[in-house]
Amino acid sequence: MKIIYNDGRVAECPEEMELEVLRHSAAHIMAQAVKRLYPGAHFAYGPATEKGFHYDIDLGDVKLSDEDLPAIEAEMQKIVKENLPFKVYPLPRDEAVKLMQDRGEIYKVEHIADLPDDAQITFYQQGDYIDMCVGPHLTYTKALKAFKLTALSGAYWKNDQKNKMLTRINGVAFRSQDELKEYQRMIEEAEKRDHRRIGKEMNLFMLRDEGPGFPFFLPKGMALKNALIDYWRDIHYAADYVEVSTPLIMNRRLWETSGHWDHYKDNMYATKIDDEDYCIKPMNCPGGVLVYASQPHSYRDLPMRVGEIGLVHRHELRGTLHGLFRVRCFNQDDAHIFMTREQIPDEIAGVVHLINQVYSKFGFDYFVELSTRPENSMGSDEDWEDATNGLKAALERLHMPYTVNEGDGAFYGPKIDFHLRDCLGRTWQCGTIQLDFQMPLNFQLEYTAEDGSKKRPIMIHRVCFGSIERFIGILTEHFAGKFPTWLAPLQVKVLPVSDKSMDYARKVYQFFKDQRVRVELDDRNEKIGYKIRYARQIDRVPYMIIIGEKEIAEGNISVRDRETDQTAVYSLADFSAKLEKEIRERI
RNA sequence: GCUGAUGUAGCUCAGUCGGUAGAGCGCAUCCUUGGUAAGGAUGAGGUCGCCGGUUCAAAUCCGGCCAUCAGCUCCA
Repeated sequence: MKIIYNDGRVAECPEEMELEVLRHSAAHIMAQAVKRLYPGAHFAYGPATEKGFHYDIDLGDVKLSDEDLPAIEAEMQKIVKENLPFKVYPLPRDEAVKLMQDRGEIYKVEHIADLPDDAQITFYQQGDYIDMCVGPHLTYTKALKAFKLTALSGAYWKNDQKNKMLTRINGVAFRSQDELKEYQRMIEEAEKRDHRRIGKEMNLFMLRDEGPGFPFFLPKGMALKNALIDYWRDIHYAADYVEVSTPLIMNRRLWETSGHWDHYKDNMYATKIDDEDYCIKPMNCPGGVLVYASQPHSYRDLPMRVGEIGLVHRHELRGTLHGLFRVRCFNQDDAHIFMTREQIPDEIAGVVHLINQVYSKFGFDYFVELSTRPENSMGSDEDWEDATNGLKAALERLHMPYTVNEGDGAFYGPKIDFHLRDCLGRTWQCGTIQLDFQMPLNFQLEYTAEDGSKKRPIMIHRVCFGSIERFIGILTEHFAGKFPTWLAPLQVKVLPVSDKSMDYARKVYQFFKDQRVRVELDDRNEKIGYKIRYARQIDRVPYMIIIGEKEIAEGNISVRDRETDQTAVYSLADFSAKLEKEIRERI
C-alpha cells in the first residue's frame, strides 16, 4: 500500500501504520461525501481512532439521523470508485487562513490559530475536497477497500462541554472485506460477553426504572460479591489492615470541614433531619478521619491501615450510567492509611504491590495514569508538589510505566489510577491511590512524635477493586460469566436423571450444602440433556453432578467439568476434597 | 446535562394503511421416567414506559416527561 506524506513524498506504508492511514483517509473521503450531500457542512476534527475513524461536523440546521448513513456510505463508495488521487501542498499561514475562510471552514481557521507560529501547514486534496491535514494519506481513493459507517453521535468542539455540540459520524475501515467481516464477528462475540446481558441471564443483578443507577444484587450476584469480599478481607488481613464501618449519612458540618461541600456538592445527595442538613456520603474518607481522630495516636501506631467496604452514593449525570460500570451507588473497597512523611514511599509501594497482586490473580491487563492538580482544588502549591513527586517517585522506584493526566486529580490530592479494559475495548478506572495532605489539615489530625511533639500525619486514600460493582462487571466480561470456582455464584449443580434417582440426588445436594458449597438441585421434570444445557448455558456452573441409577448402584457420583466438558466418576469424599482445595486456593 | 436511536408478556422480538394485541423461550398443570446441548399436551401471563393532545377510534400520529442503548462531557 502506497501513501503520500505531507512533503509530497510517495512511499510504501510501514505495516504498523496501514490501518491508521486507511482510517484517516476514510475520514477525508467521508467528509467529501458529506460535503457533496450537504454543501453547508463545515468540518472540525476527523481523526483515525483506535477502532475506526470519525469526523466531527457542523451541519448547521440539518439534523442527521441513522437513516441518512447509507446515503453517505453510498456516496463514499462512489468517490472510491472515481479513484481520485490524493494531492498535497503546503501554504504559508496567511494563505492557509484565507483558503479556509473562503471555503467557510471556520473550525479549521480556529485550528490554525491554535498552531504554533512556525508550524508547517499542509493541505490534502482529493477531487474538489480540500482538508488541512498533516497526513499521510492514501495515494488514490480506490485503496479504501473495506469500510462501514457505524453510528451517529454528538461531540463537543475541542472536547469541551462549553463549546458547540457537533455531529460526529463514526465508521470503521479495514484492509480487506475479510477483516471487516472478522471485526463484525468480534463485535457480536463481545456483545455476548456484555456484563449487562450475562448479569441478566445468570440473575446476578438488576436495574429498575424506580432506581436508575442503583443496582439490585440478586441472590446469585450477592454470593459472588460476598466471595469477592471474603478474598479482599483475606489479603488485607495479611497486609496488616484493620477494618471499620462508618455511617452513610452525616451532618453537613462534616462535609464542610472535609471540603466536599465546597468541591463536590453537585454530586451529593442531601437530606434534612431534625431541621439540619445531612449528606449521604459520596466518599468514605471523612468517616475514616473521624475514626482516626477519635483517639490520640503515637508515632508507634503508624502506619495505620484502616480498611472499609463503604457504600457511597453519587449523583452522576444520567447520560453516563452504564450497567454496573457506572452507577450512582457503589461499594468502594476503601482504605485510609495514616502515616509519617518518611513512610510515604514504602506505603505507596505497598499499595501498588497489593493492587498488582489482585489484578494479576485475575489475569487482567491494566495501565497506570498519574493525575495531577485539578483547577477546583484545595491546599498549597508546595503540598501538591510534594505529593505529586511522592507518587512519581514511587512509580519510578517500582519501574512502573505510566502516563500523566494533567489536572485530573482529586480535589484534595494527586492520584495514581489503574485502568482495566472491558470486552468492547473501553477502559474503566478501577484502582486508585491518592495522596492527601489536606484532609489531615482540615481535621487537625495529629500524632505524638518520638520527641514528644505533635505532628500531622499524611493520608493515603486507596482502593483495589475501585468499585466492587464495577469490578464485578469487569470480571463478568473477563470470564464471560464462567467465574472460577471459588468466585462462582453457583459452584455445583446436582442433576438427577429421573425421579428414580431423586432421593439420592437430594442426599448429594444436602452433603455439599452442609459443606457450605454453593449448590443447587435441578428437580424439574425434564430430561438430563435439557438440564445439562441449562446448567451450562445459563448457570455456567463449574461442576455438574449427574445422578442416575448407575451412580446409586455404585455409590459414587458422575461429575461433568465445565472447562473440559468431560465427565469423571468420583466418590463423594474425593470430589469434595478436590472442590475444597480448589475453593481454598482461589484460582 | 448534550447529540442520535430505542421502549409491546419474566426474556428475545413480530405487529402493514390508526379499527383496543401475537410468536418462540421461560413459568404452571398433566402425560412422559428419559443417561450428557431442547419429549409431548394444556394453561396462566400485557392499562403496548408515563402523562397529555389529535381522532368516532391510538401500541400505531403529535407534544412533554421517564428510562435504556451508542457516543460526548464527567468519573470508581
